[in-house]
Amino acid sequence: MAGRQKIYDEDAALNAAIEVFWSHGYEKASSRDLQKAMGIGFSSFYLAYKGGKQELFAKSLQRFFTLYPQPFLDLLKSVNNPVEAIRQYYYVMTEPNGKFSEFGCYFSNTIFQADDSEFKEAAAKNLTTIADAFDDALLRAKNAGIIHPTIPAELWKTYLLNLWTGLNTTKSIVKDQSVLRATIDFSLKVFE
Amino acid sequence: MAGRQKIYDEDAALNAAIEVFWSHGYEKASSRDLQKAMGIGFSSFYLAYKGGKQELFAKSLQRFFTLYPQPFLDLLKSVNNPVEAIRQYYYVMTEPNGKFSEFGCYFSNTIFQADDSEFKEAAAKNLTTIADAFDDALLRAKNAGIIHPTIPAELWKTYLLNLWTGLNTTKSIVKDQSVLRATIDFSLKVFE
DNA sequence: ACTAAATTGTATCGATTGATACATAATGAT
DNA sequence: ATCATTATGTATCAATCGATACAATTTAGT
Repeated sequence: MAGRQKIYDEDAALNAAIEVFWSHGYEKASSRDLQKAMGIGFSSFYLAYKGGKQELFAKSLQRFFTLYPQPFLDLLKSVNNPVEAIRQYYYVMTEPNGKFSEFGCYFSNTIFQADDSEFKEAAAKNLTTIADAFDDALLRAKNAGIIHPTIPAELWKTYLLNLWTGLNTTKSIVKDQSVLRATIDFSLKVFE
Repeated sequence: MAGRQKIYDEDAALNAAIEVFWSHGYEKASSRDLQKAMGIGFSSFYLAYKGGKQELFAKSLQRFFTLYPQPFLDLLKSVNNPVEAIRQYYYVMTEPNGKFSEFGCYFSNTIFQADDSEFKEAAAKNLTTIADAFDDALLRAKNAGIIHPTIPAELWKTYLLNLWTGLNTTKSIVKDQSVLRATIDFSLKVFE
């Protein structure tokens, strides 16, 4: 192994790419925008990601899951009342100056914006993984007698998924944070 | 008033443009795609819509409302149980071979895809108008003793809006029609 | 020192984008 | 019949897209 050493930090570059994709969307994030934000040249860009923009975005989907949902899902395993934790998770969509409230859900956006069906499936899988973790935590809490859901267990995942993906759009229509949070609260009552 | 007569049908052309925008999205609907689908030449295109693609899309938003939600909102005024009508409206998002289930909600998609904030506002306004009509119909039914909602009246609009916009994404993740419909049914129970 | 391997910077490719120029064709008013 | 007015068709513009070519630069092994 010989050759010139890499100047840039691969992880930092990928994180920077996420910010560009997240704020601009896949299509509108040009390879020049990405290259500039990542702080690397065109040659390095296509050397590191031979599949170009597509490969970079596919990797950003994985990275995003590791950065944001994963820590929460780990926390969820050790939490007493999962409904409270999930509520706080959903609240981030209503925060006035947060990235989620501003740019939306990385995965939900991908399902809309990307033309590549491979991306849609990957994004859908990530969201399903999150819903599965919610499902597990809620089931444990129910079995432990901590919560007493009034919603059929076979609908939990879809119901929670729909609440989340809905907020991703609704936040752009309903600007009143208190109304959004009250709607989250009311919707989650069926799990308490 | 003199001059050559218009060959194409303006209304038909606008309807054709809607189909292109709806299926491809605003950005990916090129002016050439639109021109071809509308059956008109470039000169006619920019003569009829001096604002180009933007003006055409803005007009398509109005037209879409007239074509799809408006007839339902008119029906809703004379219906006995608005919850049943709303349920059927939401069901179109779960139909296997329907345009809504395939292409999604024209307005919700616009909120996501369009970069122009004017479009987002127009789309949001259309959705709000629909939610307002739902609100009115439900309130009348409640006052008439037909329904007995368990959800606070100040949350009706946001709750219904969130159910609709959520389905627009959830349908791409959850493919099982019966689960989607069961989720709609359960979500609407709070109005019965 | 020399060489092979790996990274980087600049220039540029062909394709597509939204939009326009301009000549031609068709119609109504006078 | 003439002319202003409106519509149409073709050719093309500048800008931007993702992606590549290729030489220059840097490093490790010998």
